[in-house]
Amino acid sequence: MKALIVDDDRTLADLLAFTLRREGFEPHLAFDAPGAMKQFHKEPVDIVILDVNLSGGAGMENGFDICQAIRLESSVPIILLTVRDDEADIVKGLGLGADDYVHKPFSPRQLVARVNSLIRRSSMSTAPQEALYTCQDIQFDPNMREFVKGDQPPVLLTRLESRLLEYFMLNAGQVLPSENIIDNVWGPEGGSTEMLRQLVRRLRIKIEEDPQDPDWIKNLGGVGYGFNI
Amino acid sequence: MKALIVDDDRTLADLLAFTLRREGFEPHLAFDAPGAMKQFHKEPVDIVILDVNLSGGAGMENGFDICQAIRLESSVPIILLTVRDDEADIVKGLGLGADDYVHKPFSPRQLVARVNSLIRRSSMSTAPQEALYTCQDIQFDPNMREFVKGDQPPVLLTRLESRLLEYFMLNAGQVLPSENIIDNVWGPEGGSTEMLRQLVRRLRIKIEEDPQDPDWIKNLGGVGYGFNI
DNA sequence: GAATTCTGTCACAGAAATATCACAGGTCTG
DNA sequence: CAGACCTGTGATATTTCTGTGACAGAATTC
Repeated sequence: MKALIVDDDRTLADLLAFTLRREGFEPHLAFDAPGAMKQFHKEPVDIVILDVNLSGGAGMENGFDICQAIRLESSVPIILLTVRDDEADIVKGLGLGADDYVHKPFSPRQLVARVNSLIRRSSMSTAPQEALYTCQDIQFDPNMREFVKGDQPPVLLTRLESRLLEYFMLNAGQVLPSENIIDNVWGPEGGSTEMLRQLVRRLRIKIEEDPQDPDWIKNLGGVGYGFNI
Repeated sequence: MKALIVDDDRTLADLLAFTLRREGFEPHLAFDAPGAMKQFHKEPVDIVILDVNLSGGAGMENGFDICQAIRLESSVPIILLTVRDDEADIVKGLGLGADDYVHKPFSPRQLVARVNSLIRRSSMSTAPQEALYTCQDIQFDPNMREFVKGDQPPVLLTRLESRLLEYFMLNAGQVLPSENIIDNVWGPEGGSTEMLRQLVRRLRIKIEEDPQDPDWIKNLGGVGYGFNI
């Protein structure tokens, strides 16, 4: 998996490269718009991580230009990095073809979760029959409903457990309101918070090292659950 | 859930319709390319099941044309039906925007599984996250309900604290009458000045350097509170 | 048809969040 | 100066949320 990192802050770029390399990616770096496009043309990548606040070059909005340029040539997923909380920025970025955005400062863990999630999504449309979710050292095959952690023997999940985990992994690193989860597991009609609690409990028992102190499925009081936060 | 079935083999189309109807779908049938596009325009569907080997009409490759035409107009998931196991066919179909394919003969059960899987996927992708509030050296993520000051470790806020802070940061630099704040935190019905006082107190403890002499949340005698004044 | 697995429901306990009460000090006003 | 009012503070009830265990019917498998 090749990742193109575009950021004029070399420290941050290096940190990103380090993090992604540890996750098995092959990071390519660029520090300005020309460099980014050059790298991009040299070799196809699987994902682009783009800082919108590139200071060098033609202008403040350089990042958006790169986003647009890349999108015109390819459908590779693009993640924007931004410090600004300006709604307009986000809307603009998504309008120009970005697929997701992450605010600085971010935890490397969260970024990796987003990256994996996006790659999965983009690769699903081209290779539908072998959807396989991977996150750190766990792996999940929704077709077989088989969950594997590290080198431990695979665990079979039930139908509902599988749907819940798939939804979690597809939206890793985010807080998911209970209603959304319920809608996606049971559909808009069925389901209740009580059923969700029980399902989460059963899933935790199967995938967590210590269900009492879960690593993967965290609860956010009054809102819902989050995976890998 | 509406499904558009496009197949010139009426027996097979009926079987598909029967199967899907039993699964709770509302099947719409078309037997050739013009009929398919007409149906498609008449009413939006949730999934398209498309036989690539339509014999009638302009040519052998009719199915692909429909696939392309639909994909140009909509992102509705498309499943291709094919008897050929020719790799090239599959690649072509996926290249034209199909999301999955099933070989004939297939078990109705398998098809339904694929259909459900695709619908699930297409409806699962959650909209990317929302706002992040920044002010000087503090940052607040209302989604995670995480408050960060400088490089200190993040502080988790409760539901109400989060709503209050969000309202404050949204209206930073202004004097906010107590009634307005209460309306925004508890809604027009609930809430009282006493509850607001307590909430302000708890929030101050979490975000102020010195809660006794607050920097951020100031009180304006007899009126209400102001953030960052 | 029997056995097993899966799923929904209930009951309960501990924790967290929130509401309520009581009081002290300050400010303003008559 | 006395009293009303406002604000901050501490302590304490009450509610809500979450995890847990147990159990019965449904679904599935054998």
